[in-house]
Amino acid sequence: MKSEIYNKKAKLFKALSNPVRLEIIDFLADGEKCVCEIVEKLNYEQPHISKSLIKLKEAGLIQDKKVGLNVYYSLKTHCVSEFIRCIDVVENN
Amino acid sequence: MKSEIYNKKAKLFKALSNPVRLEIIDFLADGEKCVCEIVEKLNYEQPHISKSLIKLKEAGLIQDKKVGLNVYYSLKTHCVSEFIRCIDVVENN
DNA sequence: TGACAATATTCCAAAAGTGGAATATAATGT
DNA sequence: ACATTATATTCCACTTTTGGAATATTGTCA
Repeated sequence: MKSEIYNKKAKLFKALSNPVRLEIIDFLADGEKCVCEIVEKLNYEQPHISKSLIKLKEAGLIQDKKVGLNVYYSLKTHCVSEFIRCIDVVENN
Repeated sequence: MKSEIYNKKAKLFKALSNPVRLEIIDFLADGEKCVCEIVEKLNYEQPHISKSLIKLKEAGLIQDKKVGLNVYYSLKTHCVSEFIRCIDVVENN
C-alpha cells in the first residue's frame, strides 16, 4: 500500500525534526562518538541524549557499537548533511 | 547563535514529517498543481490540504502562484526526493 | 560478590501537531 | 451588486512529542 511508504518516510523525517537530534547528527559527522562525549558536548541530560540516540537509531540514521561500558554511535549515511546543504542553497526566506 | 541554526533546520524537517505533506511533495514532483488538483488526488479535506501546503511553503520547500481563482503550487527544489532516494539505499530495517 | 561508571528505561506534565467541521476571504462572471 | 467557485482561516478535541527527574540495567574491576 502506497500510504505505508509515506508513513515510513514521515517517521524518518520526524526523527530529524528536532534540534537536539540534528545537533547529534552534526556532531557524529565528525566521526564515531560515545554517549558520554555527546552528553558532554551538548547541554542536555544524559537520559534525553540517550532517548534521542535511540530514536535516530530506530530511524536507521545511526548505528551503535558496544565497547566495554561505552556505546559508540556513528552515522550510517551522510545523506542528511548533503540534504541540508542542498536545502540551504534553495532557502531564501 | 548556533542552536538557532538547528531550530531552523528542525522546522524544515518537521514540515516533511507528515505522510500527507510528503505525498503532496511527491505529487508536485510531477509538476505544478493547483490546490483543487491536489485535493482531488489525495483523499483529504480541502482545508487540511490548504494547511499542509502553507506549512510546506513556510518551510521554503514549495512556492505558490496565483492565477485567477486558482493557486498553483510547485517544488522549489528536488533535494527532498534525492534525499529520500539516498536514504532508501541505506535503510535496512 | 559488591561498588561503581556508563547507558537505558519509565513516568509525567507541558507543549505542539493532527485533521475534521464550520466559516471567512478572494476572484470571476452575470 | 450578487452568486459562485477556489482557497484560506479559525476552532476544537484528540494524540503525540518534549525533556526533566527518578530509577533500572549493564559491564568492569577489585
